[in-house]
Amino acid sequence: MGNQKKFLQKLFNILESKEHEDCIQWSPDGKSLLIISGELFEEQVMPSYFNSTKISTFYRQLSQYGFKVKQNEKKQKQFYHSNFEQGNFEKLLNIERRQRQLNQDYDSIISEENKKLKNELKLLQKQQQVIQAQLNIHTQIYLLICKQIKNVYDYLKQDEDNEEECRIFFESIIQIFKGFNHDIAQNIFEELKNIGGPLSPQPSPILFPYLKFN
Amino acid sequence: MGNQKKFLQKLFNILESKEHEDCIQWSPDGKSLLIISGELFEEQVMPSYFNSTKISTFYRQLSQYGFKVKQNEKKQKQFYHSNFEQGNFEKLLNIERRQRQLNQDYDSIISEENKKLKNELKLLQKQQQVIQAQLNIHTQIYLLICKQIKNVYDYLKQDEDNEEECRIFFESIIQIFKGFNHDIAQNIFEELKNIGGPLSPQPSPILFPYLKFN
DNA sequence: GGGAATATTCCC
DNA sequence: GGGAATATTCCC
Repeated sequence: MGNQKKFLQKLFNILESKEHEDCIQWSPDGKSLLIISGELFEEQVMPSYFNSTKISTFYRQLSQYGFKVKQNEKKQKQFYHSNFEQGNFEKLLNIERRQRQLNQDYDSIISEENKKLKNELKLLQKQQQVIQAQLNIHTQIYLLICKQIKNVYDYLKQDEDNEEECRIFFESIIQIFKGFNHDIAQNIFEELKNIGGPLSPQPSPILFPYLKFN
Repeated sequence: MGNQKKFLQKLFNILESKEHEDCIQWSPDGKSLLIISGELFEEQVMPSYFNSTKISTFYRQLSQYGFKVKQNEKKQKQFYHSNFEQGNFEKLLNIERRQRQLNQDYDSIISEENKKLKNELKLLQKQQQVIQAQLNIHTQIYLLICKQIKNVYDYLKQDEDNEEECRIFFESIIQIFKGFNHDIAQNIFEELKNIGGPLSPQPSPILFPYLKFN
């Protein structure tokens, strides 16, 4: 079987065999391991069990498997793990080695951010559609208003007796759209020119928000 | 100094020292390394230079540093790398070890996606601001048109002789906004009611896109 | 003590 | 041959 966590098995064997009790052994309650002598451990155990000679490597491994360390009253290092206890080999198999934390975290942070961004994007796109639709409605309305102004005027003009009414209509419209911002509404000015009424006497340009036909 | 790529230096030393030419040596052109005998290499070189005894570990390392392998005409393995050549220690320093590919790639894919999303988002937000500004202008315009209609009517009404003009004005306005969609423009209908002219005789409701004042 | 680079092993 | 897990080393 593809058993790859040899460290834990070696560790367990060292302790259970009691061959190296002068440097490492189970704590009295059997729930942690006690380093009796680091020097002896480096001399006797490290070379035969591991590819390293430094006990720091051993400590690093313990830490990577989630062991916690405490100094006991005799100033000995005492490592413990909830799934690590004397005589219990089965439990040992539950111990997981830590994956490289950083990438893991980084990935999930970025993924998280990605999700948020995608959601924002969707929301914004929906909003945009709504606003755009509103804008389109306004555009339609402008076109309609403009057409209607022309239609009404043309209708009045059909009858030659309506000259006075035409004048009133024209001037009324001018009054209504007087003072509108020029940039926005210069098109209506041209439209009013086209319907042929007398041009407005007042100096301020006649302005109406009107979108150009193509 | 914190030099951590010991593998390359060991490899270079082994070759330059020529101590192990019976199992490993530079190729004649000095641009690649030749495995003369894997067995001898495992026996003589691996134990003293590396923490492993298997030549497969050595090959794995070469591959991780980007070396490519070929079988030469003598069926010997020949490893080469553009920055690896006899006598050139400086070049050696340019060789990079491969990072764990998967995470790296995944990270950069996600990061890339993130950048794109952020750009899209910015663009969309700008667009939205522009559209929103346009929309606001339209709203202002509506309010203005409505005010002006009322103003003109009130102005005409000041003089009691203008009754006829008032009628023409009112009916013209009704004509202009006749047929506008009810949902959009029902407010103008009420506004026209307020200015007190005769109600339009035609059955279709008078409709104008007009936003309510608060 | 643990993050990160490198080395080794295992496996497809 | 190279992906991925594990082990070792280096370093803060």
